[in-house]
Amino acid sequence: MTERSDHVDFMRAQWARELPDVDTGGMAILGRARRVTLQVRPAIEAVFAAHQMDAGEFDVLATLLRSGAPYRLRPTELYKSLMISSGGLSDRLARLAAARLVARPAADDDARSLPVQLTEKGRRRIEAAFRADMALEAELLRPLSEKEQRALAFLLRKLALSLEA
Amino acid sequence: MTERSDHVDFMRAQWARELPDVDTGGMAILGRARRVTLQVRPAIEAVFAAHQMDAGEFDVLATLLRSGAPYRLRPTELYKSLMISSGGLSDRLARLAAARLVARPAADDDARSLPVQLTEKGRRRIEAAFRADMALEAELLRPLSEKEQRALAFLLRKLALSLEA
DNA sequence: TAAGATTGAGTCTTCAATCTTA
DNA sequence: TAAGATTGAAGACTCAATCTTA
Repeated sequence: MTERSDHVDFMRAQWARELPDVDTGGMAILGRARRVTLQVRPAIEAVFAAHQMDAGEFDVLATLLRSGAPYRLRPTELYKSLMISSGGLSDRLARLAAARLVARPAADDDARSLPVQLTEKGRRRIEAAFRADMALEAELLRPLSEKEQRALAFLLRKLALSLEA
Repeated sequence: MTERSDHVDFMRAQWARELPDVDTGGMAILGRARRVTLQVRPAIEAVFAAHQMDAGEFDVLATLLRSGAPYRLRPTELYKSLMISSGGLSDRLARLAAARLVARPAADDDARSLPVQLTEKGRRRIEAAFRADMALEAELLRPLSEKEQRALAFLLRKLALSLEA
């Protein structure tokens, strides 16, 4: 028995009235995924801000940290993984380097690229931010049971796999 | 039997190696929701572009269309529904008005706000764009069975409801 | 020639200040 | 005084052009 309606239910009801012949099933999944993403964003960004960084900087630093020691990647690896443009990454790196969270040591092999490496300051800061982020996300999901969380993760994973193909 | 790994599996494996004590379960859901949203974005924006609009303009026009005749809302109703700033909306409205897709008739009651109303040109264009968008989204979800789609929509809905509370 | 990365122009956004009407 | 909306400044992104090295 599910009495309440979420915002997507509301939108779909409006569309059903206005354009009854259109199948809005895509919105029930992709629209909700986007909506959920936007909803949790402010709380997550508040965590980042508490650790003196924004979401874009977090993504760069987190990618470096999870790559493991020596926490060093090339710009191309970074922007492809982050799904942003190479130009956008250059700006982020300039900001992070100015804050001494990353360094740009000389490359040993390919002189076209300056590697990006986490500084010790950067490593400490991103680890703290990541722990806080994961704690928050787990908290946000608490209304779902363990079983529901597993099922949701499984289905999203299947969808993600089909899109990556 | 699920052999392949998606990008989130890959990231979680890296985190498990680097920070084994951190529970990354939140990423399995919220990270994937964000990832899926980003993945489908380019294809959806291509549909919008084919209808001479960008995503921000689509959202405004679609909100007006689903509100039903006379397809008129106040700016405050629009930016709250769209989850953007009031300033951001003002710019979008200026662009849409310049393209004659919306009009700004005088308000009958509250003179502080100029209502936003879909023109006939705007109504035709957003209807076509919306139909194409829904067709694309349904297509993107085809790899999931009917049953899986229902289950995924149900769980996302439950999550959305808990976040809206 | 191609690949890696940066720069600069243009676009869209948020934030804060402001103006107008309730 | 408060609410609704717009404006202008600042920030971050994409795209295209450019520069350097492979």
